[in-house]
Amino acid sequence: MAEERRVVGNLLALAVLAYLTQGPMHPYELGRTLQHNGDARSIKYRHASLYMVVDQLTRAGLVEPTESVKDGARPERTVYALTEAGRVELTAWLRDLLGRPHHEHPQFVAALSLVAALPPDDVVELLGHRLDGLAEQRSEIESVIAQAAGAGVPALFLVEEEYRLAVLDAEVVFCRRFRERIIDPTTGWRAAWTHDPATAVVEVTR
Amino acid sequence: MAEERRVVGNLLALAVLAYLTQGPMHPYELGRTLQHNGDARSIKYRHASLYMVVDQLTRAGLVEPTESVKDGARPERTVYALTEAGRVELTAWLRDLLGRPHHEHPQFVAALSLVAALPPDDVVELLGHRLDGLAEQRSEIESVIAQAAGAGVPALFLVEEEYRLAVLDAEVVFCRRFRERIIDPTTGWRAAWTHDPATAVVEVTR
DNA sequence: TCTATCATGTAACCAGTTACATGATTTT
DNA sequence: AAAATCATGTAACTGGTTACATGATAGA
Repeated sequence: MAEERRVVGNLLALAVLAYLTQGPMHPYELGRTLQHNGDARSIKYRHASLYMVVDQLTRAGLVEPTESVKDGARPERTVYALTEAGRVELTAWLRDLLGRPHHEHPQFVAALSLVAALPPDDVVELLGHRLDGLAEQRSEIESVIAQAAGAGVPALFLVEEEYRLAVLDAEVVFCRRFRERIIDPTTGWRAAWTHDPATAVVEVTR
Repeated sequence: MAEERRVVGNLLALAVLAYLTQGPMHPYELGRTLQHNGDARSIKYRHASLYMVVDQLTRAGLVEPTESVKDGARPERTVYALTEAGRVELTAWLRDLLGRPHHEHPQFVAALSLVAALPPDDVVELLGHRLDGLAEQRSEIESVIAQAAGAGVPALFLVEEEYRLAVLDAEVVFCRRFRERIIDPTTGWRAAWTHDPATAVVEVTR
C-alpha cells in the first residue's frame, strides 16, 4: 500500500492533469489559469517548467497532443488532452496525497535542528522578528480569503488557505513558547547552550 | 533586507557548515554524524549529495580541504575545515531562516487546492485515513523524544521535534473540521462540489 | 512610429539523484 | 574461505531553473 513512485513527480503535473479534466488546453493557457486562479500560491510554478512537465506527461502517456491551433497571427500552439491513463493517475495521485501524510523537510525545521549554533540572545531576538513576519503573512492570507469570498468563490476552493492559517497559528504558538523557554532560567535551556565547543551544535550521543 | 540568494542553497550545506564549527571532518564522517545524531530527520540526506555539497562549498570558499589522511588500510580521505567566510555564511543563513518565515510548497497544500477533483465522499474517507496516519506519526515522534531524553539529550536539541508535534496537531484539528464541514449539509460545501464539468476543479473567476 | 509588454517557446546550464565500483571488515 | 556488509567515493543521468529569442499587440 505504500511508496508508489509517481511516473511524473512534479506537482505542477498534478495541476495540469486536474485542469485538463475541464477540456484540452495548450501550455500557456494552463500557466495562465494557474496564476489567475491562485493555485500558483500552492504549487511552485515556473513558466519553463510547465513545458517540461507537459513533455514528461506526454512521454508517460498521461496526456496527448491533439491539434495545433493557429489563432490569428500568433505562433502556433499545441493543445493537449487528458488520456484515460491520465485520469486514472490524477485520482490515484490525489488520493495518495490526501489519504496519508508524507514526510517533508521544511526549512524552518532544518534551522531549528541547528539552532544551538547561534547565541541564545540572538535567537530570542530573531524569534521576535519571525513572529512579526508571521503576523504579516497571516493578514495577507486573510485578505486573499476575503477578496475571493467577496468575488463569490465558494469556501471549498479556499480550503488550502484555511490550512495555511491553521499551521501558521500553530507556529506562532510554538515560537512564543520557545522564546519563553529560552528566557526562563528554570528550564535549563540556557545551560544547554554553553558555547563549549566540545558539546555545542552536535549532540553526538543522540 | 530581503531575498539574499545563498551561494549554496542546499540545506545539507547548512548542516555541514554547522558541524564543521566543531573541527575539521571528512565527508563520510559528516554523513555519519548527520544520521547518528538524528538531523537526517530534518534535512534530506542522500549520501552522494554530500560530496556534491562539499564540493560546492569548496568552490564558494566557505570550506577548504586541509589534509588527506590515510587511516589504516582505508582509502584516503580528504578532511575539510570551515573558513572564516564559511562561519559568516553559517550565521547569516541561520539567522535568515529563523528570523523570518519563507514561503514553501508542501504537498498537502497542493492536494487541497485541487481537492474538488475527487468526489466528496471519497475525500471524507481519505481524511479519515490521513488522521490515522497522523496519529501514527505523532507516536513515532513522541518515542523519538522519549528515547533521546532518556539518553540525556537536553531538550534544546529536540526542539525541532516539538515543532513537528505542534504542526501535526494543528493538521489534525484542520482535518477533523474539514471532514465535518463536508458532511454538514448547512455549509453548502457539498453544493459547491457539483460535478458539473463547467465549474469543477477550476474556479476561474478567482 | 517607437517602446514596452504580452505571448510563446527553446536552449544551456547546474543541482541532485540513482546506480556503479572497489577495497576492508565482519559473519558464517 | 565465502558471503555479506561497511566504508568511501565516482560517474552518468535527469529534472528544473535561468536566461535567451522572437513575433504581436498596445500605449505614448
